[in-house]
Amino acid sequence: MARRKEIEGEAKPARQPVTLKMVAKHLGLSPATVSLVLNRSPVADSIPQETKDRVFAAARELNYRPNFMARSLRAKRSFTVGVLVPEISEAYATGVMSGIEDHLLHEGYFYLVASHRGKSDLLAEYLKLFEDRRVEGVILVAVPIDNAPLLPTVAVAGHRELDGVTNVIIDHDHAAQLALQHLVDLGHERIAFFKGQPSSADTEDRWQANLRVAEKLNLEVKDDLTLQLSGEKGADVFSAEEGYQEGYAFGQILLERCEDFTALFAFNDVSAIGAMRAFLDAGLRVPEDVSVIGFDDIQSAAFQNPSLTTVRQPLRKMGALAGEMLLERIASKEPGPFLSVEPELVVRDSTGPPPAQASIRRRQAANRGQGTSQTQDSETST
Amino acid sequence: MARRKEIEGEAKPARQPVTLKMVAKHLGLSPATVSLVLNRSPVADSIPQETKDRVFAAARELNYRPNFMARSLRAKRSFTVGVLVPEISEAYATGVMSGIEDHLLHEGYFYLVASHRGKSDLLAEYLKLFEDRRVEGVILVAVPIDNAPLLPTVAVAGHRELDGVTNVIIDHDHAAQLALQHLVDLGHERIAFFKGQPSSADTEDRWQANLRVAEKLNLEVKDDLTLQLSGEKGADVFSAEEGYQEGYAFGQILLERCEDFTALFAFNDVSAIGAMRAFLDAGLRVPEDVSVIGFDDIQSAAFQNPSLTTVRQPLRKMGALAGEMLLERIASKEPGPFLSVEPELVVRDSTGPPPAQASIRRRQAANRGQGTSQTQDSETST
DNA sequence: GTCAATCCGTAAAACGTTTTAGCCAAGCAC
DNA sequence: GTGCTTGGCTAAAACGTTTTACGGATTGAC
Repeated sequence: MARRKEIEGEAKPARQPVTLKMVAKHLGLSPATVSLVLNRSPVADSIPQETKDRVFAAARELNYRPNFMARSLRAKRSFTVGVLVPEISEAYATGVMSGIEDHLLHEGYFYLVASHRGKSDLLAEYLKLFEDRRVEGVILVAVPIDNAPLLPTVAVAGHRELDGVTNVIIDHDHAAQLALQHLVDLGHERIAFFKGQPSSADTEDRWQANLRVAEKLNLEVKDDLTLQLSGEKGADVFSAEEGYQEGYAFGQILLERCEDFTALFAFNDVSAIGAMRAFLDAGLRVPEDVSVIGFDDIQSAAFQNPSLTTVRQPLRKMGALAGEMLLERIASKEPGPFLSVEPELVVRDSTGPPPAQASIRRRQAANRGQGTSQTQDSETST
Repeated sequence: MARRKEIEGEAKPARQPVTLKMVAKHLGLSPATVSLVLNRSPVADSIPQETKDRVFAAARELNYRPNFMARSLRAKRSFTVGVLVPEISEAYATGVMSGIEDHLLHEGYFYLVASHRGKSDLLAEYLKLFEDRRVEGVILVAVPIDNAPLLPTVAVAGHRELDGVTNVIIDHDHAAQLALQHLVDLGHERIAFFKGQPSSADTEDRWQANLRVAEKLNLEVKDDLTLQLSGEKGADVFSAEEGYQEGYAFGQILLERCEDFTALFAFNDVSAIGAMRAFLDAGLRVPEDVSVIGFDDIQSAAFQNPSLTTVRQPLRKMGALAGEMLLERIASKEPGPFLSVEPELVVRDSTGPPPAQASIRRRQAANRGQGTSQTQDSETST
């Protein structure tokens, strides 16, 4: 029986991690010395190089790996941060996380993730759990929050200004400039807009930027050509499909209004794609009859036919920056309350010069091969 | 000066977490007792309810939260698992992670994530870092690995069978059955296939399943109608755009070969979308002239025109299952080496009955409005 | 009055580090 | 020979838990 047990005991490699104490005993030194040497503490300066070499050699030879928990307990550092997102399977969040990872892992940190899925009680609970786990800071990605947590915090696309939290945001003015200048350069003058959902963090900033830039470019922003996405059904749950549907519906509405716009600047790619489809279905050509420009550069933007011109958000860079700012905060250098990042215009096939003919109806009819001009142009200017 | 310092010291709320010892002192009890009561240890059975109540009350009142690191150190449990993925911004990985999160957080676990980005040295390093952090297990999502780690491991879409790792995979036979039966029900008989990249974990299994089911349904799988994706350029980096391009090119190749296939079953959605675009560009209608069916159900599948019929992988469920299996392994119940999960057919607008006319060329010509039939049908059976 | 059992707890070790304070020996000045 | 410095290291506390083994009252049996 005893023998059998021994054999079993030997069967498994007896995963017994080697501790600092074991290394010390093996060397005939004290744990203190080994620790000081291994950590390159200035206190170890007086220790002769030869001894140090022995320590390093032994550590390597025995494959010593410090116990993370013991170290954390003693040093009160977890080298861990918490990342809170609305839903981890959403592309926006993961694009940012990709950047967060870039910076943090490189600096010896790991991160915990949690998705609050739109429930504010979950949000609060996860923040508490993060604290319990002694994370050194948190990054909020598109998470609305009322008051800053006690921990060092960085928000990406957060909508409120909070004391002690750094916000990483996209340069909305630049984005608007890129998109509208592109359209103006092509010759467009009458441009329709989709404004974002009220629930979205970026909506208001981006819209104000659009207005500022439009004014600068002498573009008129007409109420009739401005539609605000609702995102009613999902409220907090980001449903791409829903955005697409609403874009489609809004595309149809724009056509019904009989305004002779020649381009659309949508709030995001999904609504742009939806609207583009509505235009195509209505017999218009993109970009010959109407140009469409989106925002975000989601993966499917490139798969569209025509492929979608859009303003790309450098999500990964935003994440990397968020990581960097958070580590600064943890080191208690206080970075500023804002940090903005530059968007990039991705010109594809959904934008082109405006059509020669003025009226949408006429273009539509022309493409149908029906010469019938309904001449309803009188309704245009409301 | 001293005064100023005091004031500053008081300015911050002096975040001093309350410890077990403090609770004990406050109660006039020993830390041991408090610990036993709070952890509902059977040893505390003999302690009168009244005392227990006092303990609970005090813990709540002082807002006692156990120090995670101390607890971990002592109990040698981290309640943390590691998740390794190729790239966190890829939809496949995050779909699965969403499910992992569902299960793990619910059980009091958190997870660390790392993306190896196709570098095998990073992969090995991250696994080591996970071990250093004392994760209790790891989940590999679409990560190729040669030999099982020492830790409890579950692989999602891993391609090798390894001792001691549970594999969560999709039921490829069922998937093939769903897709091919759908096409057969519609009346298709000549079906083209895209086979996956050699580097992909699922390629071989899925292909064998296709062959099995095709035979069962009396479908001929013709070499001329079978193309294998290469994914050459990116090798390990999953680039969706590249898959799309290759799908487009393969679509054109299929047309050039002059086989009169009536449907295409692609390996994944991106290649399906690319091929579909090639067909449309070549003057064919989808699904009237040729039906296309994808695999995965990526977000943009629904945004296509026509929207894409596809076999959906229940990524979230796969993740949840992986989490569940991992916890079982950690509790050293050994679950089986395989666990399969059912796919779902999502019928959209890219599939329909086959056309009456046999020849692709004829259909193409007909749609162009040119009656010219080139009659090159003689090359069909090779 | 003694012995055992029961009740209600506590002491103390242990987990594996890090770090402060200090010890001992050797060298040097005087 | 005394005192001071320096070099090379170590003892021990501390981090905040968990858990095993035990200890002092009280009770009951006899």
